[in-house]
Amino acid sequence: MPTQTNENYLKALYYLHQKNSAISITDLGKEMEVSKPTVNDMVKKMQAKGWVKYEKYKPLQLTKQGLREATFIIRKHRLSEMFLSQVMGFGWEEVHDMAEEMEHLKSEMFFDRMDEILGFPTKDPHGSPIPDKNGNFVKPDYRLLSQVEIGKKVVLRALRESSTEFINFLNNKEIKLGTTMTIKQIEPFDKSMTVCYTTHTDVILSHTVCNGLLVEQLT
Amino acid sequence: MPTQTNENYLKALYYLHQKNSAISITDLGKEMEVSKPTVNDMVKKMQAKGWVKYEKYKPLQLTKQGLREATFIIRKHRLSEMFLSQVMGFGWEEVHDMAEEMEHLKSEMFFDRMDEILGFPTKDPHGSPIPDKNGNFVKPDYRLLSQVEIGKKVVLRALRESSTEFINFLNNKEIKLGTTMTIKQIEPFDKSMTVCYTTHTDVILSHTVCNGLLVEQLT
DNA sequence: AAATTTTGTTAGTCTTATCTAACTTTTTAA
DNA sequence: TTAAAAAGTTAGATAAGACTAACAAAATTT
Ligand SMILES: [Mn+2]
Ligand SMILES: [Mn+2]
Ligand SMILES: [Mn+2]
Ligand SMILES: [Mn+2]
Repeated sequence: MPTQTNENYLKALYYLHQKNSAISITDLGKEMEVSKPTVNDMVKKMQAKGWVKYEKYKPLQLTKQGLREATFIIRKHRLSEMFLSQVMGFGWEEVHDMAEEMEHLKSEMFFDRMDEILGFPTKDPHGSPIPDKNGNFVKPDYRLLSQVEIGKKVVLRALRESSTEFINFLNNKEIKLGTTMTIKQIEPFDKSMTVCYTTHTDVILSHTVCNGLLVEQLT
Repeated sequence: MPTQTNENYLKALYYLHQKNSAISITDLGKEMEVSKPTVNDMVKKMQAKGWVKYEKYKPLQLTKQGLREATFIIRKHRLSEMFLSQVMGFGWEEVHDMAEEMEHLKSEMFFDRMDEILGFPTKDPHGSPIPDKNGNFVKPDYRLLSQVEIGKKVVLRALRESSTEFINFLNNKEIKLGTTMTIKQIEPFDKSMTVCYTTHTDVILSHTVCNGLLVEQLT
């Protein structure tokens, strides 16, 4: 049984693992907001528990077991977000922080009941896939809006970040999942994009914002 | 801010405080299932935080502040139980253990939304009062079934214990909140009671069971 | 190929929450 | 009113999770 802290490290490892194949102590320390010696200590303990592979000076790796544990925490997180938004009526900008706490609840029954009530959803309110009871899920490969060329048409499918601040920004701009956008222009200097969608014409989105939007390309 | 452990001590103090006016280190140790030195240490820390009054060799007391904190944890526990049973469809025998975890979630919004969805309930699934957002609630004074005399008629209003085991026993006997019972006989030897209710005649309930049932006396 | 910078490790400390063993104070019973 | 039992306290230890300071190894630059 991972402790609550262990669970947060596992989740962090999982996310780092998605990007960089090789995870450094420094990376994990930044993600967890702890010092390098703290990470160093922790990975030794987590190796002892079979979740991490650690060799002095070598990059960290999640073991199969560790990946499995991480997947179940992510399931609990995303089911919670979905329940909070669909059943309890919270906005997609409010649910992440609450789910961050709820994901550590131990009761399997609780999450399975949520799953059932929601009709076994496969996506959370931010478009991320929800692993099923066996830990399986499909990871659709959307691309970042920031990587799409001028003139293309895309649909927003998921967010890469679900902080309240980021989503409030999207709410203000009336951007939601499913919104179809056309890229009108890309400013070479700062990589900001001018896009059109629904009733909005020529909205400028910074590179930072475009980097947080996962889209499906239509043309 | 109390830690999760602090919260459990506060709750334990609250329950002991309801019975015995004077709470001993030993009592609290038993309730929390920790050793006396552990309690001794902890009460010093909790005094420093203003929740407990502690003087060497004297009985423990919850301060006004400590009582307030305890009340809010109990609010979260009971709202959770109510939500689990009314919205998520769990049985009254299943909810206590899940609520034991949920009561430590920090998000006020989450519990306030539950409260709203439930229509601001004043009783939990076991008949215990739910403190409102300001910590106020009325504690009706029911009596223990074990203290009622022969021939009297009573209605079950609340449970003094909400373990799955105890409630499964009640479920088997088809005893629920609102059940009206008549006391036919009391065995002097072991204080067991013979009671009649609904379609059941001459059901024998042990003193232990009668001690867990809070009733309103009708005659 | 050095020199420098970045990354990782060790050693030592802290806090919270727990324990056991030993001792002291208070309470209860003879 | 003393002896025994119960309750409470102190001292010392441990484990988890964190820190800083100091040092070592690896990677990058000159
Ligand atoms: Mn989230
Ligand atoms: Mn999400
Ligand atoms: Mn309960
Ligand atoms: Mn209850």
